[in-house]
Amino acid sequence: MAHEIPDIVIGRLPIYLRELTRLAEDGDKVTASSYELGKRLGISSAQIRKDLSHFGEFGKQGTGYHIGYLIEQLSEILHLTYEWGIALVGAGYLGHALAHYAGFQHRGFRILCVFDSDPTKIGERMAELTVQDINEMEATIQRLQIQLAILAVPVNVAQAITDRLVQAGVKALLSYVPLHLNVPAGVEVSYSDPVVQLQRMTYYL
Amino acid sequence: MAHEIPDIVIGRLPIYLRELTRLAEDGDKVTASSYELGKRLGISSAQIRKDLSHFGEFGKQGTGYHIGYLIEQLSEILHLTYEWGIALVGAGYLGHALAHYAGFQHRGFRILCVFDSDPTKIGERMAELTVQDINEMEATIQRLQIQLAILAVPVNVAQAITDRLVQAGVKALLSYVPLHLNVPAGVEVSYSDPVVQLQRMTYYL
DNA sequence: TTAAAATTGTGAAAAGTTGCACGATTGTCC
DNA sequence: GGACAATCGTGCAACTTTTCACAATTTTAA
Repeated sequence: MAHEIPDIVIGRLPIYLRELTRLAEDGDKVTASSYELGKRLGISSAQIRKDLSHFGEFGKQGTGYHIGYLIEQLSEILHLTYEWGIALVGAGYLGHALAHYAGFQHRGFRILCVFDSDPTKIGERMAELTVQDINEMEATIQRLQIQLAILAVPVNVAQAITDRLVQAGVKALLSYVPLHLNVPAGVEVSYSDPVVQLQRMTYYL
Repeated sequence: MAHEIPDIVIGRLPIYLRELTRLAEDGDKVTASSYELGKRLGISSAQIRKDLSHFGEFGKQGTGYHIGYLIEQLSEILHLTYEWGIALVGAGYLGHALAHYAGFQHRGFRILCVFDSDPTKIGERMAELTVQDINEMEATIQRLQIQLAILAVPVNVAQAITDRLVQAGVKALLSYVPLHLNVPAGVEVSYSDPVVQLQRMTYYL
């Protein structure tokens, strides 16, 4: 456990956690084997066992993994033992979709504030939130000690807003803007661009 | 070129294409070196050269790559020489965001139809489209010869709708549903789950 | 109680991916 | 025209990731 754990392994843990949570909610089983989990996810059982073995010995021979216990362990590993607050930047259609997305609540996250620069949007109610002026962004992020932001703004302002977010203390950023963002070391960025995903698939068609 | 090209290479091509298009729009350069492209994307120049070399020799020593020419070549490789029609399933907040997303138009895609099962949504106008009854889904997809679908529906119906889409002839699916989908061989699936992306990052915080 | 079945964790082998470094070529500048 | 700088394409080495396969353990069943 002294060695660095590969990013690619970390990236699979949320998938395992998600499927285990589904299994727990179905409620008809207490344990699951690496084979079964793998079959449900299209991943080999050996890979699941090896991934988990980076963090400890969570399973039992002959039985598999206790679902509830593994959920707890993965939640701790991924630092999901308390709720993370998120700043959402951009109150367009995508901002609305994110603000209303129910899937954050039970998986460790909550959007705490929304910002936009458009005067016609500022003050608007969105789910349980009120759209704030983007000029208040830094102050609000610092007051609420927010470390996570979601970017749903136009391409041309994305890098400038990213710089401001990082300056304000944001340490991880989920961007829906179709563009590579430059951030200092120690800040995580994750991207989602539907067109990139579609273009990857059309190659095979 | 007789060998199979790795998926991971294909996955980077749309990123190269996206950045090249930005360079072309900026308009102040005709060529770009692998070093410059890499610097802008946080990728090594060697990797870019090696990736492109799977498909041919597009660059010129001393000069780099002609931006317009490389865009053309990548567009052909990724089968983006004509516009792909997309079926959107789900007319909730996310469906709205996707229907209004301007980014599809100039990058090879167009949403041609939207479906929902909610009677209060059917008939509603969404961008240039009218929400259709999900019962018309298969017929419409076959009539319009659609091969691509975007899934923005609740978790509990996702697999059943996927089965219907595949049955209707869809060959690639972009899913926003937080769940692994089972599809037959030959059908591509790409996932986008913001929570999975956030959880991957909280590990490092 | 013993045998058979299920299943883990892991070392070693195999497969896949990235980075290095260099010959070859092109363009630039005196 | 010749020297220098820029840059590609690529073979090979280094590194990373996945798969295999098996001893060890637990459960099931007779």
